[in-house]
Amino acid sequence: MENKRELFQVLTRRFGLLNKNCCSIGAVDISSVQSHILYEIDKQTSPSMQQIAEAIAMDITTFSRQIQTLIKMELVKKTPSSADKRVSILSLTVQGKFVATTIDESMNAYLEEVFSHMNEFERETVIRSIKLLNQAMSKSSVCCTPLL
Amino acid sequence: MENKRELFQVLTRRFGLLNKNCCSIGAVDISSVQSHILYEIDKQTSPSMQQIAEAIAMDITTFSRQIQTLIKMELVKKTPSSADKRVSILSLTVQGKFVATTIDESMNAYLEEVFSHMNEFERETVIRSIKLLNQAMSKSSVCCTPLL
DNA sequence: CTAATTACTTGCATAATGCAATTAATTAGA
DNA sequence: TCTAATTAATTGCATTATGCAAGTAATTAG
Repeated sequence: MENKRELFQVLTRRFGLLNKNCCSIGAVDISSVQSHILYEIDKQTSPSMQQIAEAIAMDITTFSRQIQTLIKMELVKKTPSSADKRVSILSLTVQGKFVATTIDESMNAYLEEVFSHMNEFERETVIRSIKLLNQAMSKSSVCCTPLL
Repeated sequence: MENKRELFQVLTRRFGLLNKNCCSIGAVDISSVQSHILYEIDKQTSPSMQQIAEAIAMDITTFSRQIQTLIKMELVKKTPSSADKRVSILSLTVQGKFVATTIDESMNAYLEEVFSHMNEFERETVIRSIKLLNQAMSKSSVCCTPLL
């Protein structure tokens, strides 16, 4: 059996790069952490701070400050929940939605480019494998606490 | 065709976690960046600072400081090259080698655990796919500059 | 033999991180 | 019902990571 660590080390490194590149949209410059936040807010429906912070496995205090930054950048909006006044509901502003969508598109374009170096069969196999991996990791006890 | 970004977003996130966990060995506590450095020094033969910094796509100034830290921790040694006195050759100390090996083992154990949630066929497929992905990324123009 | 280049280090200035402690709102228990 | 415990989120540090600009020392080019 091969050295899995080797494979993953390289893969992780490349992913990191892919993520780094992918986040400046015109004048707006976003860190990769922030892009994860936008992504997750976009995905969930009326999420609270806790929910997003947990989804991306980020310390709530750091998260709180990141949200403050994103609000200053006018990408995110915070609305107090009427049901529970302690809770803040997060949403994307129009601009935030635009940025999130643009990042999504450019990431997909990047990935298409990467996949263009494979034939159809390989593409299918790789996609299926990533799904398998995600599933396996979600079942794993050793990592990957942020379910989903 | 599926949404690749979605898949990769999740995968990236999990990898990040996997990496975070895996780096405290007894009293020694290592950041995931530092573990990448140890890994790469261990792998290459008599590498210079530049070489390692480039391999992990890290700014040389940040790298320089990370190396200083690792030297204080007595995990890494810096030897001036006799051929070119500007160059520093990096190597692991005995303890550094031990830490690198231990991290490698525990990462592999983690990965084995993850892979234990698949059957033999799936395991093979996933491993092959990761290799394919790595290859494709290395061919890609959009990312992944740190070849290898 | 001087000028340009290269390998690496330091001086900022900024951002990210997380623990401890705080505030405000909600829920539980006597 | 009123106080105590819990919860959501924010702030106060203190630490670490990051990277550009500038510097030093060694090497190479012309």
